[in-house]
Amino acid sequence: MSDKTTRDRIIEAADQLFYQQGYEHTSFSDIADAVQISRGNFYYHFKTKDEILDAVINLRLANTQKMLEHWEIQGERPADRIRSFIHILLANRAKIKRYGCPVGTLCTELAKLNHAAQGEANKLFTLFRTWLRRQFTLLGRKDDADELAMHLLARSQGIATLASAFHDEQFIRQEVELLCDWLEQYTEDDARDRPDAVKGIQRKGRRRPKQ
Amino acid sequence: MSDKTTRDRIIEAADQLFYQQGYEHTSFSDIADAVQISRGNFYYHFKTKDEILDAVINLRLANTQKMLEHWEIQGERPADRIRSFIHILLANRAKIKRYGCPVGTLCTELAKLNHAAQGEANKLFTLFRTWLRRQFTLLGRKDDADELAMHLLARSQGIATLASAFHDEQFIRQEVELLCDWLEQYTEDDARDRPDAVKGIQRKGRRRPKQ
DNA sequence: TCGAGTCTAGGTCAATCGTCCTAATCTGTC
DNA sequence: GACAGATTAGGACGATTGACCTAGACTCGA
Repeated sequence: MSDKTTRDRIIEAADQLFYQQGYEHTSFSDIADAVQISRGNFYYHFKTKDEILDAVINLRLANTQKMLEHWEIQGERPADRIRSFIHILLANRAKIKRYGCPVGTLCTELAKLNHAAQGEANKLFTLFRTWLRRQFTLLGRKDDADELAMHLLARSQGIATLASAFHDEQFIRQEVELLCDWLEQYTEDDARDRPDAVKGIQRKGRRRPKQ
Repeated sequence: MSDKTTRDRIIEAADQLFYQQGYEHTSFSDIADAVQISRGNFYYHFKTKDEILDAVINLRLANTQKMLEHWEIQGERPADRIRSFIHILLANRAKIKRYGCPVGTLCTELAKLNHAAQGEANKLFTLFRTWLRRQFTLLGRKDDADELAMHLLARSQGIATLASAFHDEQFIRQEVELLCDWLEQYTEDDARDRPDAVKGIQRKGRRRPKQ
């Protein structure tokens, strides 16, 4: 931990603080205090606040990329990979309850500030969108892969927003289950090459409900 | 317009600015400039910034309450009322694209600031939640009325967040259609006393998909 | 040992923030 | 017209912000 460069420690502290308090509400002093360096030292590493924001976004982009690639290696079946995405909500439920989704809340804030880094922050969404689209394409949903990706993204965002507003972790669990049910209907085509798949009759009727 | 009291004009200007720029990013000067009064005059009407926020939230609560009551009078069938709710997304799509959902973004911001008015702002969500729950109960979904209400709220929030991030109005239309489809499956019980209802066979299968 | 480059500490700067005060002006009543 | 209360204008306050500067300390190869 302490062998990291000061610059990296600043970025990580800023990352946490931006998530927990918001970008605008986090001052130079806040970050400096967290890293336990002087405000002056700060300026040596970052000339402006925007520069820190860029660095934080780039860090998040890199980490997200890494996570998605990891899922692509680990889970060979697209449905499992999408399930991994859905399960972030569960894994991070405690933080989501307190601070919402790191991606959504940042993009929302920067949109209100009309900040120059809006585009960069939105790349985080695009990263997920593109990745999910690819998974749905692999599931044989070439034509509506992007719609499905956006739908899933939106559902996740809404869950995070409400879980945070109502401080309700149970709601996350409840909605994650619904999302997994929703996903099931698109995995049946995929199940052909998976003999151990449970193909219950009860699911037959609600396959592709118009979507 | 000009016969309104200065206080009301302040509240309305603050309401708009808080929505467009966010609460913290809106200063006394911003509001004073918008209303075209001096900053000093401002203090005569509101002692602190928190007081303005409270007033704005109360205004929104009152307006929302009025809207919901109006829907309850106008549309006698619960399904139509819920459809009215869903259609806010369409009616306000231009503003949502630019600024997101007024309720969601405010609650998210106040949560990050750990602001005292968090609870008050969340009442806006509770207002919708309770109202939707009542409508679903009237639809005969007594047992899961709250789950359905929360699910619909979450979907709406997610749509607003992504439409704003991607500056995509078409996405709103697309998802609203999905929401209406989703709603259909719960309106069939209700359709018994409505002979003109279209009860297609194709919808039979996907009725109550586990939810 | 030296010195160039890297890093850090602490202070200064103008601008802006929310807050507050006072004097002037408006409005309606007697 | 005189007076009281409501309303307004404009400035001033202490604090904090992001930005910036400079002097000193560290590091490491020559």
